[in-house]
Amino acid sequence: MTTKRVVPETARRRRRPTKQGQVLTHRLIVETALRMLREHGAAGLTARRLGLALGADASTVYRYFRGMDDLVLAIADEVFANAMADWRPTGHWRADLRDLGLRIHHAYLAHPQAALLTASRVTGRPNEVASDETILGILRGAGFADADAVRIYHAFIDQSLAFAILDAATLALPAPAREADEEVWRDTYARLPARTHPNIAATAPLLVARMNNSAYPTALDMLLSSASAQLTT
Amino acid sequence: MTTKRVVPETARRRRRPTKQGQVLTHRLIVETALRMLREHGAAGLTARRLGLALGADASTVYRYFRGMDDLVLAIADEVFANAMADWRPTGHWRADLRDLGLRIHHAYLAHPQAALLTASRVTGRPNEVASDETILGILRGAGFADADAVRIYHAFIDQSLAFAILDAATLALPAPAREADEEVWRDTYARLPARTHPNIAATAPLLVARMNNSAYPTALDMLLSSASAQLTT
DNA sequence: TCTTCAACGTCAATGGTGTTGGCATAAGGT
DNA sequence: ACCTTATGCCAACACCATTGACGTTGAAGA
Repeated sequence: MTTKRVVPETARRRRRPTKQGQVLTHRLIVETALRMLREHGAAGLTARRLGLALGADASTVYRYFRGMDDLVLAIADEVFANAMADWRPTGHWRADLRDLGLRIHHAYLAHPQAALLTASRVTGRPNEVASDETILGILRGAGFADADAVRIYHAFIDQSLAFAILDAATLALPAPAREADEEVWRDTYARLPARTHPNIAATAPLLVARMNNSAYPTALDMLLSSASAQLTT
Repeated sequence: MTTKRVVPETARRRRRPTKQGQVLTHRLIVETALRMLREHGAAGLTARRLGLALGADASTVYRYFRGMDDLVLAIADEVFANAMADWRPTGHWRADLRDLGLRIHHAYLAHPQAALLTASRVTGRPNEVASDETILGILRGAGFADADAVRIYHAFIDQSLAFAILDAATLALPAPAREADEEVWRDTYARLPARTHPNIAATAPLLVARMNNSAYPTALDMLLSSASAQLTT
């Protein structure tokens, strides 16, 4: 297992222009790749074509990313970071979680191909993805402790799905009305395990499978109680 | 556009054994492919490896299927057909739809990789798939007219998702309580457009997008009223 | 039983893919 | 001015899906 040398993303770099005069950066590559993804679809994004679009060689991409999988993850992170750029947590955890969920939801709604790519290409499984770094970084930057950040992250993925399904029309679900609900929510967060987080693009059946497999014993209750609050007011 | 010659699936075929003595059939190939998919994941299913597993050459697969995409669709159909093998409609459309939805749900729950493959590989988009033939065939066999079959199919895809989300714990959602609900359902079926059906493995955000884009004006209402019936009884 | 002929398994080749190691050169630091 | 490192480029490799030619084989017609 040789650790491969990759161009670091330092501030002071020895920038050398490509043959066509481009100066490559991580950002530029990711943005170009994202554009290709949007314009030509998932199958249109290949190392060779990306190099061509950058005015460089295909192998040059490998100076910046360890492989196409790394690049795809970077794309997902880019999408994510853009969605979070202007996020300012209010300190009210419930409102903050809801805001986060909606942002994720919108980000992947704008770039479904990125989500699909991540799911199928990188892991080969539909319910895993690997960009914890970016997300946890954001949460830490917002002042959350590490352990809390992980649990919060898991929680708001679920919230995002719940909102997406139950609150499609207005994307504005009112907060749970009763104090008892808040109790349930807190309890739920406390139980969430610290394992590889699910992809937000997971299929609905898989979400159900996870719920059924006892990892999230109260997730469904949470979902249904939210619906209840929505419907009875 | 040359029409490619492919081995037909006739009863009387000139069966010739492969080098290792295997006699190839469509079924055998699909079943082998499905097993490879389960055991080695989506990336492990290639034409070469499939040929090897069959004791034949990679190109032999192309005698039976027009390409890997065709094969993947055949796999999806196989999964689907298995799920539907013992389906006997009762004639009560509401109960039948619910049954169908659950069967689809379970089929793709058992083989998420097949769904993912179909979505990413064949169409490059997450919300399309192309195995209408099999599904419509089943519905026709159950006595539905063509136009009805298409609408019913679209409808029960949505139903399957709705059940999957709202009815995860018991997989047994009671029928809507009031007559008014039934009216809404009937109306919904009547409005469903006859276009390429959505993949059941569509991501939740994409489902929402479809709902928001006015193609399904009453789908959300349908969903929520079901939840309401569930919660108030 | 013999001939014929299409079915169909196999071989070889093509162009595309991700990926890597070596080489040359430009950019900094000293 | 030198020297080291970063980093773009070239050539090559293994694997992929796909195709066309080739030859064998089994079944049908006589």
